[in-house]
Amino acid sequence: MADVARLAGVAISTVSRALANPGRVNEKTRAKINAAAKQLGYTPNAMARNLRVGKSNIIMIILPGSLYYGVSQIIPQVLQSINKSLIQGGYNLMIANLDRDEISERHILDLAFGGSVRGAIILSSKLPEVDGRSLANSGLPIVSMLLDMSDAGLQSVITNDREAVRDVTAELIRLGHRRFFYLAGPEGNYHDVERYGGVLEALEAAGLSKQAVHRSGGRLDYQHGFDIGVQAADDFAGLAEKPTAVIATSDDMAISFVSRIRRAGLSIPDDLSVVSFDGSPVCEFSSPPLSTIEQPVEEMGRAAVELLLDAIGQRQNPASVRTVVRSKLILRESIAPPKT
Amino acid sequence: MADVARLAGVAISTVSRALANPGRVNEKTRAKINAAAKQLGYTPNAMARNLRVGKSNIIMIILPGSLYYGVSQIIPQVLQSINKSLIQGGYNLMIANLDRDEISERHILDLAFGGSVRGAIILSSKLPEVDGRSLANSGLPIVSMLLDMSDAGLQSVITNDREAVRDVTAELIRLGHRRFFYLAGPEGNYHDVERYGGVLEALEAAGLSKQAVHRSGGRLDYQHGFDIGVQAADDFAGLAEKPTAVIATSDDMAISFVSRIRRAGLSIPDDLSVVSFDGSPVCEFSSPPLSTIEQPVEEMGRAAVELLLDAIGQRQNPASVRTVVRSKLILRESIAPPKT
DNA sequence: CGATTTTTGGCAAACGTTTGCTATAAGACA
DNA sequence: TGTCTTATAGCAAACGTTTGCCAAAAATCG
Repeated sequence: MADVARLAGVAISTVSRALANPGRVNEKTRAKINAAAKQLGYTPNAMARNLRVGKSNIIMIILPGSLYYGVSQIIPQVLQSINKSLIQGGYNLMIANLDRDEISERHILDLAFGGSVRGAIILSSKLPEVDGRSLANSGLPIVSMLLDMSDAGLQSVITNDREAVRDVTAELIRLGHRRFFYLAGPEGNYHDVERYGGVLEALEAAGLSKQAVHRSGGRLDYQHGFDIGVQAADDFAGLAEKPTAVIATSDDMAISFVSRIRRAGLSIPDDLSVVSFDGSPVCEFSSPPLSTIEQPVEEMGRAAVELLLDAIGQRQNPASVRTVVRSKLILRESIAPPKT
Repeated sequence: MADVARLAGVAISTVSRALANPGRVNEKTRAKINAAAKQLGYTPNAMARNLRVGKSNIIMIILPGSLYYGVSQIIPQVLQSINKSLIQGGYNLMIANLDRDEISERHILDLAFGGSVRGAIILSSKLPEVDGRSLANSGLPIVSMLLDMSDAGLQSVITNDREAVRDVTAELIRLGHRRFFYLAGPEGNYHDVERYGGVLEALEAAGLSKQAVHRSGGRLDYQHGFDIGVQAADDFAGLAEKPTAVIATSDDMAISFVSRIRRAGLSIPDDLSVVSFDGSPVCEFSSPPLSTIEQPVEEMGRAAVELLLDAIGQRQNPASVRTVVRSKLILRESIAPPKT
């Protein structure tokens, strides 16, 4: 920086002000300084800067290991959307894995408490906590995405899972379906609770009993999405009274389920209607093309970043701590009225 | 840190040595210091540390925007594998997007030259370069993954694309196939060149003419994998002499191609054998289950990190600058001898 | 117990910025 | 020409560590 100052014939403090602050320096000298910097190939040292101003420009995204595969269809989109928004705001994106081990938790906490990051977007229901340090009281702005953690006081950007599933179930009922097969995610998982709840609400609204839905799966996490579908197909085969409609809680499990069911000789949608969740592009090319509830991932990513940057900017937005982005039902050939 | 020192009853320099260096301090006092740190909830400031020692502990991964979707099946695995290896080595992973605009290039260069990152793993054939600054001469250790950039002097971790495609083509020839349909990636793309080359080599080895393969696609990048398959299906429909075997260069395009082809009334593998590339799990559940060449993503990620850390550690490894990880052909029902 | 080795204390400089302060210089204006 | 405004210079402290140095203390050993 001193070299740049010398070359531009200005003081070092002026260089600093020219490069960092917007208004403090005359446009002409700023141009001179930029030219000198370019000529010398000078790039300000980000770490020194961050140290001095006491804040980092890195945002970390906390992904539970199990998310990688299970929702593998949407993770790349999430990352791309978030990163794009962040860069526009001058921030960088760091990846933090949250597995079930203490090491990864400690690692995340080190990042948070070590001043490395400025904020976090979390896609896990579990906040890292070990040795008395907890992400919750790290002082970092945090926003949760996909999962509703407003109970824990976190801003949350979510979809209307429950409502969407309720609506699609209602639609199936309208088509004449009376017996359902629900492909569950991990027991207790937020999404699973919401989605199953949506099914039950629709049943109740139609005056149907809870017995109308058979719940399958729930022993594996989303990481094993395909396995869930395979096991569920076995489960289905063993049922005396066959359901006529299937509600799956991820595309992965729907795809493997359908594959196995068709191999067993059943036809979709003639024998069985299927609707799934996530909206991955591959659904369009399944056979038959799968109806699915599309998660508006990009929009959620943008919203999450916006909330986070607001929180960082201290522009307190005491408004709703829960941002709901509407998901979108995509109807394809996998749904039809039941054979009578 | 001063507080910790006071509480532990030691000097501040001792605390520093205890927390950072491995051997320099007695095990007993180290324990005392750790206890004090925990009690106070103290975490060393990473930025100050990095500034002082003049090196960051952040590795950036450079993903071209187009990779996100096209190879969406494998990106999450790449990230997970790399991140896992990095964390074990005490490093963090930062995401850098490389799009076709100058902004993203500048951003990456700022990271590289601003001392923010310690090394880079790049999955793009294009090295960011603007205003005379180039990633190539940033002094950063870089390793390329998926793409062979050893010509540009970069360590490269790649698969044996060409060989794998050659082998599978030879297998198709052995089964009796004589006319092929090749689903291309972007024209000039490294992978496409390699894979197409593999096809041609196999043809030549069998004494077949280049005319035996019809090349389709190549106008879109991998980002539009599904679209490629759709267009190729139209292309296929217009052919007078139908090929009997299809070689696709990504799972996405294979899946959409198969979907459209079957809709047109053709049966796989009776009318048409199909083999694709990537090895995404969904292939097993396509109808019919797709043969595919599996990219050993995790292994490549590990290898890339290992090379990078070696380079950082200055342990010059002047050995082969190209690391080839063998891909794996997974045979499923989508392949059969042609109907005669 | 003396000699030797190991460990720690204390000090201070350094990493590359930002930023508040005062003082000076340069323009603008009347 | 004098006054007011704006822009810059120059200085120095600060951010929170690490690390080399030397001396002091403690532990180990014969």
